[in-house]
Amino acid sequence: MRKQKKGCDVPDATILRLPLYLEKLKLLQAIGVEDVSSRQLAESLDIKASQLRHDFHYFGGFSRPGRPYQVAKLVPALEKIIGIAEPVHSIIVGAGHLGQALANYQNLDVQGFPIKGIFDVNPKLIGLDFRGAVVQDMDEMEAVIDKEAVKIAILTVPAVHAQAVTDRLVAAGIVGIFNFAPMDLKVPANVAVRNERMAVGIMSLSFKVKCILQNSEEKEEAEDL
Amino acid sequence: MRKQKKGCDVPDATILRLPLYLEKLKLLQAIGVEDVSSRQLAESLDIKASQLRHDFHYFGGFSRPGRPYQVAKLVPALEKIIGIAEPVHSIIVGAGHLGQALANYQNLDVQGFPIKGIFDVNPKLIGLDFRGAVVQDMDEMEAVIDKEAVKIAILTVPAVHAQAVTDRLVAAGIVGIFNFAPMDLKVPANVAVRNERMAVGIMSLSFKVKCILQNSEEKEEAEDL
DNA sequence: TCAAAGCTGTTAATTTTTTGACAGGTCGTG
DNA sequence: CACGACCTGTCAAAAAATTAACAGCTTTGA
Ligand SMILES: NC(=O)c1ccc[n+]([C@@H]2O[C@H](COP(=O)([O-])OP(=O)(O)OC[C@H]3O[C@@H](n4cnc5c(N)ncnc54)[C@H](O)[C@@H]3O)[C@@H](O)[C@H]2O)c1
Ligand SMILES: NC(=O)c1ccc[n+]([C@@H]2O[C@H](COP(=O)([O-])OP(=O)(O)OC[C@H]3O[C@@H](n4cnc5c(N)ncnc54)[C@H](O)[C@@H]3O)[C@@H](O)[C@H]2O)c1
Repeated sequence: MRKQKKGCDVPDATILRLPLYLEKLKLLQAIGVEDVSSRQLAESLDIKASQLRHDFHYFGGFSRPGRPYQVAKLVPALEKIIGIAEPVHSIIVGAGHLGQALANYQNLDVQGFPIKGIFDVNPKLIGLDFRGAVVQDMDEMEAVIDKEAVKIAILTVPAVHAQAVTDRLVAAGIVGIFNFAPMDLKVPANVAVRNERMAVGIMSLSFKVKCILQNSEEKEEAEDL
Repeated sequence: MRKQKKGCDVPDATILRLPLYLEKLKLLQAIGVEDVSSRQLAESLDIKASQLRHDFHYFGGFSRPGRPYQVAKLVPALEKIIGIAEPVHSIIVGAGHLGQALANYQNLDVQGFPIKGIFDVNPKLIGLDFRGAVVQDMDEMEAVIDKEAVKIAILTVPAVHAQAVTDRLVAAGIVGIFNFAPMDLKVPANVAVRNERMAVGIMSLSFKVKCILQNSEEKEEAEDL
């Protein structure tokens, strides 16, 4: 037996590019483009064509030899690879500011992650309706996960409660956690976690801003000579 | 003259780890820890100590020879490197669901990014107060950027308007854009952009979820023999 | 006072990722 | 039909990132 199922032993860097390919391809599809070459697609994403082909090479033949990719074939192929050929049932845990914003974000649905429930401990929030999904008490969570075969939980509770909620999610059979709380979650090996750390994003931006400002100061000094 | 100011020619991968180091160090500081070795710090972040030292090596001596790092020295050093030694004045453009969530997110302030203004075109939103910052009309934006020396804009407008708003921000002297709209912004070379793409995050999670599910199916089959 | 145990900064080795190169296939056109 | 312009899949080369190794310092305890 292989250690990893086919198509799962892929570098992270490649996995992070797949959604970008898919997004761009859907855009092309929407405006009626039928064929696209690796060079065209790569250039529109500001990467090298050889990298795109290399990425696709992990998953095998997308095109007839000598011919460009067919958008209509590539889109479902990528969706299958990413795991969104079928909708991936999801829930939001924590109906605070961020949880509500996400509940209103219809792109999640469109992109294959329908929200099957929103949960919170705050009684004042229970019953609120966000685009069809009603906030429910945490007591209902396990039942909904089970009944709706929920695979992914979007975690938007305060950091102090994140681990406790995670333990419940894992026990209930959740397979993936999209974690917005600024802390590391402990989970067993058969559960995937993706941390979305805003602090990392804005601080890496800040680093670049600092460098830009330093450089422009330097340039001004040079001009003052 | 050097092509890049000291401490700016650093790999992206390293830059993305700096905020994690800082966060962990602040935590240690809060509980009174004075010294920390590269191994302790690295292990708590699930990376190799040699990588941490290698990262720090881009910026030069943080410790007296033979002695562990001093938390009280390292925290301000990292803040300076990241560019948040002084507060980095910021604004939010787009006071919709996500913009409001961010306006309420006090961590931004705490971490060195005070919100000096929130802007929107929707008259119904103007005047709303979020933790002291009031939503203003877009007409006021340039004046506030100028008056408050705003460096970073957090962009939470619909994708179709993102480029137009960006052009205004750039013209007004913004140096960094934290972009939540799912599209690529065109900016001159002396403006930094950081895209926060939720789709990339949740889809890369989905990929891993798919692999976990496939593996567990496979295992079940093996057990059924 | 000396050895052992820790520690960092630095460089070298290793691994991973990106990029380049090209064999072979397709297509449209003259 | 032959040619040039494209195309992909594949593998090799180059570049970049991670990891290991170690010199040289500090402290502790016998
Ligand atoms: N607001 C943002 O823009 C933002 C951005 C990045 C990260 N975050 C992180 O996301 C999380 C939520 O942020 P927020 O601004 O929405 O906070 P919030 O306080 O507005 O919302 C948190 C919600 O979680 C609920 N909650 C608390 N304990 C719970 C539990 N045990 N089970 C279920 N629900 C529980 C609360 O009732 C509340 O409604 C925090 O960890 C925060 O650090 C927020
Ligand atoms: N809601 C989410 O959870 C979420 C998550 C990730 C990314 N995003 C992205 O963030 C952006 C905002 O999402 P949202 O859910 O807050 O949408 P929203 O519609 O709730 O808010 C958008 C706001 O932008 C304002 N606006 C429109 N045009 C403007 C302009 N030219 N100048 C200034 N303001 C303008 C609107 O009045 C509105 O208040 C979108 O691009 C969305 O794709 C949202």
